[in-house]
Amino acid sequence: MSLPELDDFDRHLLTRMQADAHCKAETLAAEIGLSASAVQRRLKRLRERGVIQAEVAVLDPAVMGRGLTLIAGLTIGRDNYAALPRLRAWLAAEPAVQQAWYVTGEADLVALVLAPDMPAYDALCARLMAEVPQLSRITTQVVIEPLKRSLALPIA
Amino acid sequence: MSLPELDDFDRHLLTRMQADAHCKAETLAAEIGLSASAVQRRLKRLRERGVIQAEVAVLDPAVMGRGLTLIAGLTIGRDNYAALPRLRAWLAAEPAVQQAWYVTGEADLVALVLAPDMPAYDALCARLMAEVPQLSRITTQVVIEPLKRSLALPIA
DNA sequence: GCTGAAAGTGTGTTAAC
DNA sequence: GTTAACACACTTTCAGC
Repeated sequence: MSLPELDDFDRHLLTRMQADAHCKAETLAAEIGLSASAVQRRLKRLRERGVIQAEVAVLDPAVMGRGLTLIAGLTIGRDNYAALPRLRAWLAAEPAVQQAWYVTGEADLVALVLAPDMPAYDALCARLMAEVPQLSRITTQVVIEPLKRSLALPIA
Repeated sequence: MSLPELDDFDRHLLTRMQADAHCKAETLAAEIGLSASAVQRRLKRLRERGVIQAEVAVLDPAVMGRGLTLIAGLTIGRDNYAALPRLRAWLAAEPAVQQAWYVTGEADLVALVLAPDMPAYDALCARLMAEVPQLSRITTQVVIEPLKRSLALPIA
């Protein structure tokens, strides 16, 4: 994949689109000093090039009954490292796992889990431990309060 | 805030909108078996009620020069707990911090950081330690590979 | 209440410049 | 990149369920 060059207009557009992808091209155009047509053409190009990977709706977790957030560190025993693909697949398939990272550090994998409440999280862990027995440890950090929730990237 | 009741149509819409908020109402209508008008009306209501909090563009981190992801556990000494608001404000204001959670567990706060490379992350940590001296420890997990990246919630 | 269809409005798209 | 003509999507209205 070639790295597309972005000018200041693109950067302004991307900054704005990361905050609100629903707004009209005319609004964006007025803000960055461009015509609406130019804005749409640029947006189309950014989408086609894959700079804009998707536009998604962000929902209120409380309304959806997922008021509890947990950060789980997953550790596989040294002897069971072959089970890693299996664990990754499990995380990928589980809807309650919103995000997951394969890391180096204290744990092997870190997962961001959204649950209705603690019993539900307990049940999830039990299921995980049962279905991936090679998993040796789950260390959980309970989120008291989410401070920042976004997928936005800093724009240089 | 009253919890809005959602029917099956709403749930289908939300599921679809979490994956792609750019698609046309007519497309959604055909998929869930409703007229385009009804879909638009429902979407408007879901936005007004705050069920849909935002629609945002998701960018490619590689293209934006943020290929490195890190998970930082931040610990404040027992004596310096009054510095917590200051630390929270710092994280909120720092663009490289994409997500942050106030947690109970090994650390006091967990931050998801996006950096161009390790030197940049080092510089960020140095700046943080300098500007919030009450911070006693930063434990970093380096992300080898992101497995899942989304803000989508499971729809019951 | 909510839906579906048609009319009306505004936006996204395309072509010429 | 801008402007203008065009096509299409969204909005509103209204009748009906």
